[in-house]
Amino acid sequence: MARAVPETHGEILAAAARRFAVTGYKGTSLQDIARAVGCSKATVLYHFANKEALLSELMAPAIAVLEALDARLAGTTGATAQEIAGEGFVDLAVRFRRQIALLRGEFPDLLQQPAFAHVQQISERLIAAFAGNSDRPSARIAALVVLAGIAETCAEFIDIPDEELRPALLAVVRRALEPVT
Amino acid sequence: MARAVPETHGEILAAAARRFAVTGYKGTSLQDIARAVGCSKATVLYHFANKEALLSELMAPAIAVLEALDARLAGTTGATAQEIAGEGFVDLAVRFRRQIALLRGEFPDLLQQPAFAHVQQISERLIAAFAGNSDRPSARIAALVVLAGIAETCAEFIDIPDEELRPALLAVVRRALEPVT
DNA sequence: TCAGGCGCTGACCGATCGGTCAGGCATGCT
DNA sequence: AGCATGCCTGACCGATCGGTCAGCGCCTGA
Repeated sequence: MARAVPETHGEILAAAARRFAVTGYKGTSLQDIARAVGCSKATVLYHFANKEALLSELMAPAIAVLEALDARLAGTTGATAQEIAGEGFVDLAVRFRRQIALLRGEFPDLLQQPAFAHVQQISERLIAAFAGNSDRPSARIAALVVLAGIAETCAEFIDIPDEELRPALLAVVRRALEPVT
Repeated sequence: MARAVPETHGEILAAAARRFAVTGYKGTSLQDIARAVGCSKATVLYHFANKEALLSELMAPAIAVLEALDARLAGTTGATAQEIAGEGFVDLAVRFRRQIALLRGEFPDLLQQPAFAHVQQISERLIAAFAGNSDRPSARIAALVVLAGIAETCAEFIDIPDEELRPALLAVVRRALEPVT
């Protein structure tokens, strides 16, 4: 018989997700998380090697989906790339709102960590896709406005239902992006 | 004759602006700023009562312009409000790119500080204006995407010339906002 | 000439951070 | 019964944070 094992690991993960989404990664201490779970800080570090490992495990599913989107983007150009990137990213951002929220303002720093090794390049390819692979500065500017705007909006509207948020975001994307010439 | 006074105060302010824009407010220590200036941390605190005072003095001009925009917004509705908010905010964001950059991800926290007492309400009125004073969720979502997207984009493109950034942003705004019905 | 103040500094403070470690307690296997 | 192992903890560590303070050298007005 398996020992009636406590679910502390999962509880810590869940509490960390909630706290990170509100106060950010740097802004949340291991003490905060331990308090939310009702255990000691040492227990948190018993279940996770360090704070970074906690973050990695939390972000893994979102990053997997992001990589899948990147794969679907390969070889596309122009309006097709814009459409795939738009639908794909809106979908991802809505589904992983909490994970996006915890990145707020810490994106550049967190990209340095090994767990996010490829994310930097992927986000650059995403911007290029939003720009319809155009080199025009105005297209790239529009792409960044859309990308960053979606992310921030998803992090902000953390409680409204998916089926309300998603179509509204998609409508904005389709209006905002520069048409490919 | 006035004593040949050192310009340390201004140098600290300038260095702080540069450091804050790169590593954020919380992410920049007084030690960092002192090192950039070439003085001691105690000197920084001799010229400024505390870290918050440094931030306040840095943000004051931007907040003044924001308040002026808010005043111009009073009494406007629909497409007029959208146009004034769009032009006004793009202009502000481009001019005060460094100040916007230092707010990245710390906006909610920093709003608590006394120096930003009114900014919360002003930004809510700005969003309402971007939405053309419509209550429809999709209009408010589009408004937030535009507002946050502009801010983030300005913080990101810190080096390209104003005359390239401004028209591109204005074009995105005009495309992206939901037309008033 | 000299007292006073301005600009500045090193040393120090308490708090908090992420992380380590030896050990306690309960459980299951032999 | 006795040992081993898994889960958990309090105490502790060095680093860094924002901030304080006594005092130093130098310039200036009287």
